[in-house]
Amino acid sequence: MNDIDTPAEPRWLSDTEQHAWRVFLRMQGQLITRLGRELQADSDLSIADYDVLVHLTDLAGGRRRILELARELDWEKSRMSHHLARMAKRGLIAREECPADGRGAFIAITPAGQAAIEEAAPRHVELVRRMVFDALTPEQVAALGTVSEQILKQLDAPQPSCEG
Amino acid sequence: MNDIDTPAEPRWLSDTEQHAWRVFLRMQGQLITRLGRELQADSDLSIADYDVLVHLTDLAGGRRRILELARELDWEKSRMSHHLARMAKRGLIAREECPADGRGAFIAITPAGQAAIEEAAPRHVELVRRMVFDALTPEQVAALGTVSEQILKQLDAPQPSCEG
DNA sequence: CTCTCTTGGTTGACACATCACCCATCCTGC
DNA sequence: GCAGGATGGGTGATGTGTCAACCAAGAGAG
Repeated sequence: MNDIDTPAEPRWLSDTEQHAWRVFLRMQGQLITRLGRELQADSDLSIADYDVLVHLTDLAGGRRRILELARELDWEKSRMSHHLARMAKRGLIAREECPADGRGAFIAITPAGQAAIEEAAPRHVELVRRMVFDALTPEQVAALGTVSEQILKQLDAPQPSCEG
Repeated sequence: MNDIDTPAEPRWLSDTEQHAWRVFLRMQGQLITRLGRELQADSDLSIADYDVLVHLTDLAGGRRRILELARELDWEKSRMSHHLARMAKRGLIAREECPADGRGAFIAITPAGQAAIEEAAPRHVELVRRMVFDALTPEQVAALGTVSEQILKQLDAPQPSCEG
């Protein structure tokens, strides 16, 4: 394919890097899994549900165009479409027509969705605190934020596919 | 359910914590998605496939009991079972009977699996380096490792369900 | 030797994510 | 006013992960 990308001697990770990487992967997987499981058990919501509902309530209007929602949450439109269909079937959100654009649709949170998120949020936040922030010093919290921002910035940067 | 867990005044996150948390979630989601996509496109492997194959090659014997593999990778046994079935169908691994335990089975990497992982690894590592480590200073790498370890340790610790 | 408990592993139903493709509706040039 | 692309959004197949339930084989206790 594009073997210009893979030099004969790849830049392998140092021991430190490899260790950091493996422990990061393990932590991230475990953490998301556990958070999702507890959220599901406590409040019958998935993390994806939670993210959508929180985002909708953060908006003053409580309604948003679908693709705009997708962009704001960094989701693919297809994922958003499938997920909103499931959420609508459960009564957490509702679709509304968009008078200005015949193709478009608004998504609005329903009273049931509102109730669900209000009930879920305190427990979820408490859980995040116990699982994550109780384990970290303020410096480590800051470092986590910085590192995450750096990586995100790197991801947004265009990939140099062949730098001389 | 268990409202002893949710005091009337939950300990909400501070602005700093909330920011760190949101950016971490976003980073982690984007990163895994992107890594998975590129690995799939380059080498026709999912991250899960990759993890299993790397783990098997790390072992001198190249074979492992199923649940042991699951424990070492922190997977649920059901997930492991489903995933191994799919990998076996693609010829990446093979099941072998266990003479010592009639119920059990060994999983062994096949030559095809070996070839797949050897071809995938350099590109994948290069990608991880570009997406993650190129963006971080050595101190930040260390911090990432430490933070991840702290959180993992917290996750392994028994959850205090009602501390007075 | 049987009765029960545990362990190793599978299965089926369902939720979720991605890819590739489709359809309808704007918008623009002419 | 209409051809053709861009945009908003849905669909279906497939792979992936979870839960709950199941089954078969070992391990002890009587």
